[in-house]
Amino acid sequence: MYAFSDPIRVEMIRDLIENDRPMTCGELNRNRPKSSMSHHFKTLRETGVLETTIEGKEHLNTLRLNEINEKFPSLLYVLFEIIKKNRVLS
Amino acid sequence: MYAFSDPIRVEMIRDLIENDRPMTCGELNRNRPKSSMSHHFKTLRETGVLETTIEGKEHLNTLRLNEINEKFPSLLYVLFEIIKKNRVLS
DNA sequence: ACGATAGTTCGTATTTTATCGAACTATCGT
DNA sequence: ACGATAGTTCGATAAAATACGAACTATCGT
Repeated sequence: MYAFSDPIRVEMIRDLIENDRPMTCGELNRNRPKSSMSHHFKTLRETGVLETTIEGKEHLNTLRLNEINEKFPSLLYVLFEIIKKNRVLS
Repeated sequence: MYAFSDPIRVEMIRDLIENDRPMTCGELNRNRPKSSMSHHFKTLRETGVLETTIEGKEHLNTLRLNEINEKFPSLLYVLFEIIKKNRVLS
């Protein structure tokens, strides 16, 4: 839950849901220094929201849909519905 | 979302969902000083999660189900399902 | 009117998060 | 081998949230 309490992280998750594909850290960047973004990636990884695989010099980030759905059934579906309506989460 | 990121607040919300009735601040108390609890009540009110009506010398707290469902469709339902399974949220 | 009870508000201390520059690792293309 | 690119880690600082005692408001019962 705490992972979803920061506006930047929610935007990152939104991008991942909307694009529905693994995305690099650069793609998910939010006009902030790399070290700041990296902190959020770390948080999302540690809370089990993201999975990161290294592909050459890029890091591909994927939402861990199955794991999240197991822990929080349909939470992501709910978030997706909310996001579609362009509502602000945090 | 931020309202759900504190473990104490999640417990309070869980109690309200499980009991399904207005509850006083005293009933929702978590072995913490009144001033600490009052802070959490304020947060929950300001984020629109709770509604408080004064009934004599007690304050009755109610979950704003309709408003929450309007903003976050079925989020509470999802939370309820999670809570029923005794999973930890935060 | 008084004491007890239910909560809030205020001010401050503590803890937790976030921010970000600088130095670092690793990979790619040439 | 070298420079550029993609990210991470570290360390320090700033910002935000939590914690809580003390003083306060309001209501209740006697």
